[in-house]
Amino acid sequence: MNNLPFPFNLLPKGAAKLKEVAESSCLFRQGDNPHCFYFLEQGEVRMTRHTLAGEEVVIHTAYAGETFAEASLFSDQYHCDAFTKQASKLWMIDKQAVLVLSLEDADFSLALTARFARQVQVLRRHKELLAIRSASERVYVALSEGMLQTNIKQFAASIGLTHEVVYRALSELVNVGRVLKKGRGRYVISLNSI
Amino acid sequence: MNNLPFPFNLLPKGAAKLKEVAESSCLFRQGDNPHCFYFLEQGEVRMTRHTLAGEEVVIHTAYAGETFAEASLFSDQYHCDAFTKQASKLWMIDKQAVLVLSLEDADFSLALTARFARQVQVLRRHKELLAIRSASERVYVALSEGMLQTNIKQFAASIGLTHEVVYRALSELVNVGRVLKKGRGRYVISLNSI
DNA sequence: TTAATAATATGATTTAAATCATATAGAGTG
DNA sequence: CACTCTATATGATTTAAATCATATTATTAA
Repeated sequence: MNNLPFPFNLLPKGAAKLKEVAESSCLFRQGDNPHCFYFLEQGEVRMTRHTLAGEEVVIHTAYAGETFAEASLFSDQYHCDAFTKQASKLWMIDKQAVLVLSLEDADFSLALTARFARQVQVLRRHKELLAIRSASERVYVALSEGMLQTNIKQFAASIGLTHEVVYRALSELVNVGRVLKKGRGRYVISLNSI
Repeated sequence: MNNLPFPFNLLPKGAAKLKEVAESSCLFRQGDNPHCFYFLEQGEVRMTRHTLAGEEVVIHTAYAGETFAEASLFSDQYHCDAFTKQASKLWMIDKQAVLVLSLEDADFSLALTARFARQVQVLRRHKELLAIRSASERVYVALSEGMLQTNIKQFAASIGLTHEVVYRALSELVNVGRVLKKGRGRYVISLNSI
């Protein structure tokens, strides 16, 4: 039907609608009745909540290729506000359609469960990564988990470090032989370090 | 049937078995064929993986009250090693029983999905919390999210800071009126700070 | 082809969290 | 009650990441 990630691509035609919005558009607000969750094809979406004292707290930032607000499937209100940080292209996935197919099709339901279970696994691993205090060690582990996909600046941001620190950590890791420099901005774990 | 968290308490009698193990016991190893996942009633379990270069990396630490290794439901091998860090009391939840009930009972299946979806939500929020660099701000947000449950030391550990820094951050937050000290080790968000 | 731009990279300095040290208050125990 | 142990709390010092600055290289745009 479309290029939604599995198993959402199994949904009936019409269950997902494309939406293109400018920067700083509101997608939903805390308390709104949720009729859909989202797949972000392009752009960036920031979700925030307000504390008791009224301060705004970012609780999640979604990047291209991610689904978000899935918990709204099981809730009668959104628990946060969502605004685009960049102009974005999104698929609105109809909540009711997902729930209906889940009840009708046990395989779909199980695939959905598997998707969330794997996400839990990835997030736990990432949390543990962020708990590593030493920049060098964090960079090394992130590298060994294949997180250097696009470029160093993005890599640095994804592991909660500044790019300068990451560059330095990489060059230190290269010096001690734990990492190999394959080229400008290209680094891999050194297997000779064993 | 038992005190497993919903929806695992709906499983048929015998689907979960209690296991009590000493510190440093191995629960499973990477590559083992998984026949169960776990609910940790007491103790602490550390999951690790080995990098290509052979180094051990902690990918998750489970504490009392948590389930872990759920992704093994959808995998034919464990993807990590699991060892107890403390003597532990665990429920081994039979994987097959969960899958069977999921296929038989759509409500159970959806409840399972909901459980994972909510966990994803919590983990994302926690990840965003850990991304807050300023100790004061991190402590403030964590406090406003109700994460100070037991004591300051545990609270500090759960938000990736040393307890000294947290004590200092709290006293500073009290000074500027954003937090109220209700007693020794008892702090709450100040609603007058608005 | 050249100019503009962004990523890579490293040096110098600042800053804030970690660490080490020490004191005090409760909680629990014999 | 005295004693131990742990959490709370704060002071002093160290350390490492952030920040600021500045090249250099590669990519993109004119």
